[in-house]
Amino acid sequence: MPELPEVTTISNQLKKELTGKVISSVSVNVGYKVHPSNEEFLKWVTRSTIEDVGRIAKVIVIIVGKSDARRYISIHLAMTGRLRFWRSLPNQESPQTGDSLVEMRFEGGTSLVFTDVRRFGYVKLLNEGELKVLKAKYGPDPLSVDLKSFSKNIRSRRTNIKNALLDQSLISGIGNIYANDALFMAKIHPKVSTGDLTIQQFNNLLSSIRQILYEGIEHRGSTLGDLMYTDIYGFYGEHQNYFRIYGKSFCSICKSKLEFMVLNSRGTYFCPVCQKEDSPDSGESLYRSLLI
DNA sequence: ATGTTTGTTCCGAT
DNA sequence: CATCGGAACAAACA
Repeated sequence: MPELPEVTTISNQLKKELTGKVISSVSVNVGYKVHPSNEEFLKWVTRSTIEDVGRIAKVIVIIVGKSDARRYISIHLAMTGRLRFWRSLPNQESPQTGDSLVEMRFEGGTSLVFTDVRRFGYVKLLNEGELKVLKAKYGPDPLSVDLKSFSKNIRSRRTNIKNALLDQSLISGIGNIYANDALFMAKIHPKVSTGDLTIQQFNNLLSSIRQILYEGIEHRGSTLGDLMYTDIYGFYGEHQNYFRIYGKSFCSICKSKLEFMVLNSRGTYFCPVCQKEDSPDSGESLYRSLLI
């Protein structure tokens, strides 16, 4: 499930637990490959100190330092990636054969284990230049972007609004679940063209996105039916209990039967009554007149 | 057996 | 060139 709220939850917890810790040893599963190579990763990370932990889009970034140099362990959880923090060494399974793909042990006896059943995620060791490249791939963060950049970026792509929200180069961190909920909250039909949205709708949409992401963070993310996502302590998120429309059958506002469609290969829920496909201000050029 | 899933990237078609 | 849809990555589940 990891979208922005889940990644933020994990990143915040890691920052609290790991900052200042020395990595005493590292192991990578024999059947797993990390960038740039397992050898390089082990060589660099072993005996390094964790300086900070942060997030770029949906990527967790652990900053490690060693003799005046610095590297960035970037971790993408994709669909099924997990990070689990242990107070004591997880003894049982050997990282060479178990589910553990990458394991870092810290002085003091704690450890961090990365697992990923479907292996869509990754662990990479980046240098300064590679981190910049990574950062450049992503659009601004929805929690800090201003309305003008948000609308300008979205409008730069001629497609439907839901597809644009999922395009990480335009705005980063929003995934399918939160996109569904944000569009419902802003009463915008997922298929509306980016160019047809008014400045008022962009304003509502950005506010909705922020509110929903903040709620998601407060609830420590969403754990779906597969129980895949947990925080680093193994606790489930709670935000699935607060979904506005994702996975629902009836509109919480007008009680209409919700509709479901596949849009750009992603499951899409919408209320045919609250989210009209026709823009209420269709035909007007308010946005353009304000910009120029 | 087929279709579905929280993400991303790449390719060929348009 | 921009964009789209589908496939791919791989696994569990209904």
